[in-house]
Amino acid sequence: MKLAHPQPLVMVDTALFTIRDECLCLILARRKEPPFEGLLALPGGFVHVQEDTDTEAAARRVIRGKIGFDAPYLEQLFTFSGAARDPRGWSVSVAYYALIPWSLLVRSSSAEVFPVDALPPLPFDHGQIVAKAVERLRGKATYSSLPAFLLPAEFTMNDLHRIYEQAIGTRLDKASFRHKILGQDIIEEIPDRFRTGAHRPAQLYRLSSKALTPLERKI
Amino acid sequence: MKLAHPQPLVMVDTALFTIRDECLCLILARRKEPPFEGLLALPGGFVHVQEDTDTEAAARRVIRGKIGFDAPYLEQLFTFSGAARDPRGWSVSVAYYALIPWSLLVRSSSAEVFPVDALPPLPFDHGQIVAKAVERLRGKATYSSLPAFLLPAEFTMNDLHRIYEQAIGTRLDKASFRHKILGQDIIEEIPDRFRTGAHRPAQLYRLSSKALTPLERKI
DNA sequence: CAGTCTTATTTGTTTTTTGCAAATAACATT
DNA sequence: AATGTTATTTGCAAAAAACAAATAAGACTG
Repeated sequence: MKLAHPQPLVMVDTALFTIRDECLCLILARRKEPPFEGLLALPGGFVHVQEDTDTEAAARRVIRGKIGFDAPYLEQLFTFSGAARDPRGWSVSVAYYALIPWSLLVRSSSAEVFPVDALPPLPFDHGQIVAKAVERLRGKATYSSLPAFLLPAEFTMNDLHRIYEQAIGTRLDKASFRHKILGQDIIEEIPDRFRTGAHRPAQLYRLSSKALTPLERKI
Repeated sequence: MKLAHPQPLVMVDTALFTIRDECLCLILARRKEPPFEGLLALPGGFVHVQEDTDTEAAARRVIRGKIGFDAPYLEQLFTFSGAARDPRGWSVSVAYYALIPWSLLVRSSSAEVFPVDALPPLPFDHGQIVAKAVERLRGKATYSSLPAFLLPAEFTMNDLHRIYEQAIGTRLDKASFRHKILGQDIIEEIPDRFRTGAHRPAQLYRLSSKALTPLERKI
């Protein structure tokens, strides 16, 4: 088929979040080819139309290439485009963000992890992509169970509380938080499982099947 | 530059909302060329890399071509992609949605307007795009001033109340709604301007500069 | 092994928000 | 002036959230 218009380049870029040492972090990749060879950047690559069923599949391929497994949570973020963002030409980058528990990453060797508030300068428009991803994460944290995907499969109420405060960036009342979360069925007790220590044992919870229902709210 | 990979087609599609006769509607365009020539579909087209600075500019161009002016509210919705969605080949469609007061459209001749719950069957994956756009609109209505963009520049509290109920699809208490909205500074009284009729005159309001701040809420 | 420390979880109490119903306001029309 | 119609306010009951503090349950220490 003859095309009426020259087509842009199409790629995907991914913002891979994790929480390490109480701190929201991103996984960056060192670029192996020009442009910006040798610099740290968001993991990404061109869409392979032979291989990828859609751009989300391309993002999954990129993520597997980087960390060796699929991210527990993956969502399309935004599509960035224009002539200026990539020196190779007019391009479209479909950006995704993913949440990955740190516990899954410790064994993964090649990952270079940086706190989101201490990132090196990023090439292309990756700074913008990161800004938008952080904004989305914070936004969704206030009305969904999203931050729970940054935790390992089993966690205590306090883990969850901390990670919400982390993600949102404000203090949340313990009692209210507990009440709200438990009222929404997004997590469930794991029967007879507790985390022990030099203190009262803490009930362990896991995400329930309703985990991705947005939290109820009214206008 | 030599490309390692064949590139997908890149287009934009737009879901143009308006409210006519108390009913949420979409503007559709009759396709002038294959594929699906003659059918009603979302207004859209290929990105023109010479002409468009980015995909949003392409969307604006498409919208201007359809209604003759820029939409008061335009937002990127989602990017749809894959080999199957368009018979011409592996394609990427960056979808946008826009809100347009009906009062601006009455003079615009060519627009064909259909209630969202009585649309004709749509080609490509436009059904999916519409579903996602409606979902986004309803979602944002519950925590932002978005629905106000479906109203003309001056409106009464009751207009706003009705359009929120319309957009969200549920009943909202008058007094609470009024209180909530006024507490958030998203609209402001127009001094000494009232809509009169066979009843007590109604204060006219307009969107304030803070209009797009999301409504406050807690977790 | 009693006392102490630490974190988990629950309980009150106060304050704020919401839901609901009804009263009151202000104008046009008859 | 009486009536109809929509706008706006008020009052109160119910629910939710914020705040502060008590109680629980283990580990650790001397």
